[in-house]
Amino acid sequence: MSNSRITLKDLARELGLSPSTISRAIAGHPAISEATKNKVQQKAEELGFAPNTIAASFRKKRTYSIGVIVPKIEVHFHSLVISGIEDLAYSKGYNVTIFQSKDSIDREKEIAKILQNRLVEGIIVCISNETKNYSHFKKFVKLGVPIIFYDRVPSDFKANKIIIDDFGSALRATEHLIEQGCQRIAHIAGNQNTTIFKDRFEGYKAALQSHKLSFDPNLVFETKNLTYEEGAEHAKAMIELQEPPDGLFCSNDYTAISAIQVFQKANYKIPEQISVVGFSNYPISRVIEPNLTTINDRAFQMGEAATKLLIRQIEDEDNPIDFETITLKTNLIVRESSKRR
Amino acid sequence: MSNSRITLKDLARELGLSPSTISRAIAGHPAISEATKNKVQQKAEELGFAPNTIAASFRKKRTYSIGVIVPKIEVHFHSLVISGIEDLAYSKGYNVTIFQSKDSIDREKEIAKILQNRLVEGIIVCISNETKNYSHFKKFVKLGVPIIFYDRVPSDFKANKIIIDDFGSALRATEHLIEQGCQRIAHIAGNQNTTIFKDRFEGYKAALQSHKLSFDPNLVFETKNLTYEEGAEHAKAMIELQEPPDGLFCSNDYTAISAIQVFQKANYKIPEQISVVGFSNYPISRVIEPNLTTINDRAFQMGEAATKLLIRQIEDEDNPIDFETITLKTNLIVRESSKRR
DNA sequence: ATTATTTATGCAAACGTTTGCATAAAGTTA
DNA sequence: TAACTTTATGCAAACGTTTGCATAAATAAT
Repeated sequence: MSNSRITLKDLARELGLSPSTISRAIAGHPAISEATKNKVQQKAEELGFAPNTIAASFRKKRTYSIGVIVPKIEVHFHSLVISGIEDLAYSKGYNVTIFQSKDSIDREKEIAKILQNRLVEGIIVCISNETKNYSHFKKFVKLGVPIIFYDRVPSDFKANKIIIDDFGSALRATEHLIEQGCQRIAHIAGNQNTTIFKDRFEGYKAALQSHKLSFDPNLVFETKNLTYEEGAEHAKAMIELQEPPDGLFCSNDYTAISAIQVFQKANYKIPEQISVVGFSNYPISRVIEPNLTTINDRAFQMGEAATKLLIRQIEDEDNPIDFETITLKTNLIVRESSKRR
Repeated sequence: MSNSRITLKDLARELGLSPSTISRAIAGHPAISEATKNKVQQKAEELGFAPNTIAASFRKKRTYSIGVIVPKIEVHFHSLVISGIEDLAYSKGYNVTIFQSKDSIDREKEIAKILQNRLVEGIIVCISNETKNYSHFKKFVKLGVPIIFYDRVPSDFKANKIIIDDFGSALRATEHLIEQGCQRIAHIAGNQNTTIFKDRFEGYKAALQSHKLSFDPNLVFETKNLTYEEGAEHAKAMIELQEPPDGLFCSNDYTAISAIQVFQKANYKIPEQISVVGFSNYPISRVIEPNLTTINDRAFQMGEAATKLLIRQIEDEDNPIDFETITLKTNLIVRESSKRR
């Protein structure tokens, strides 16, 4: 690599001090005089000294590093979570390394391995769509590395978890459509192998049931990845039904937005003929016409809460006995896409 | 940290071999017998051995790690670049750590410091909006750490750079509008302190000039961050003009999309009354009605090209004498938002 | 001036893994 | 069987920084 990297020893030689004094001076240790500290600081800057964190981490057996694994960095929800994590972690002296699994368990396993070998002090994970088996995360437990799951969490894994109430949020969203007078409500669902999307489907069904609206399986459209394309495709199928729906609850904003485009192109009035509710409050939900009603799922706060818990776990050296699942409150943001009354 | 982490020495003790043999066996060294390799592999798995990459990196003075600094991970362009980087880097045995500056030079400096101290082997950077001074990157040069800039690149910094032809792309986009019969073309520009957005503005102007259309400063709207909100605000101002434009070229797809929403809400027909062209081919450009004409800026290929160059620089131990600036070709994707003829 | 206390620094070992060189053991050839 | 060659492993040192303990030097108290 570099033959010109300045070490503590170089500084020590230049100043006629020992490396241990240099180390303590740079760390601001009380046992070193202010005069020496200033002298060291100056020479360090003069020579362009960059401390070798690898060597220090090796000696201290600490990296002050948190690993974050998200399914896709591009998704607004996850990028907000990351922001929440970063802001709190940096303020507590930890740095954050971000990885994306791209919803592939193979990638997730690879990332887990990298993080284990790099001695991160804890990890925050939203598991991939494909993840059914958690042995790659169990290794962190074995190594004494704290792990926090958020959003998509494994049910049979003892760890702290931060979630939102997917069931209750979907219930609220669907009830809102019912309150607006919708009688035939369709649902664009996420992959039913993923718990959070299953819960949203259950909440949708529960709302229908509790308001004595009949459940019609022909009004439910499952997607693989909740993409724009899938939303458009299902919206087309919906309006071809003998009796099209007058309301639509979508498991994310992407599918809601593309459904709206399809409906409008087919000359359906939104919300007069079909009311639409999305999920996750993506920035674009405030832009498209009509502005989209959606569930605000508190991504930033989720990141903060996960980080707070993780840092507590890192600095509390005992193995935790109890784990908690924190459920954050969501709220429905009502905009024009669903407002009939 | 963990008192239960298995080391090479533990394996050595268990197998009655030396740590150096264990190390060589795990690394698949030819001097170690297959029998010994298998025995070591088995015991390593049995005991849940995770190698200490920190210790190895320290000894080897190599991290096999590439640092990536982007302005915002959420922006589709950058997340595509990251994908291009990740795919190639992983296949070459490097891992990638991602950081976002959030368009803050202070954050960027902090990240640079972290990366320097962590002995990354190279970095790929898209500089923040605020970056005018490059001393924090010059330190990488001094330390012999290769640096590649992409997209937003400093003009007075000797390094390899990967860019697109912003001028030529904007020229092409504006010409397309002219070919479609537009006579009064507006432009939503990015922050003019950022070279790429300045170049796009220049390309817009050059197209007008070469087709003998007069340049009207009232048809140019500068934004700070090219957000949806800014796009909407400027679109409103545009249609309040005494003589509204009949064409619009936007420096990104977000502002193009929000302008379209505003125009449609005000009952303007797209593209009949106002034709719109965006930039960057965000996924949503294929979704909104009408589908958006846009410049495809080859983000994934940009990531790949940067990584290829970087790895070459890392593995070629001589200090490079010549630097190149690679310019990737963009193409115009014509969709309904601009198609009059 | 002497003794006691405080301040400031240095020595040496540790951290887990890797690698050059040495050498013991095993296999092959004369 | 002896000599030569090849295979397989071990020893020891290195990597840059940190930290417990020791001690020299400076300062304060008697």
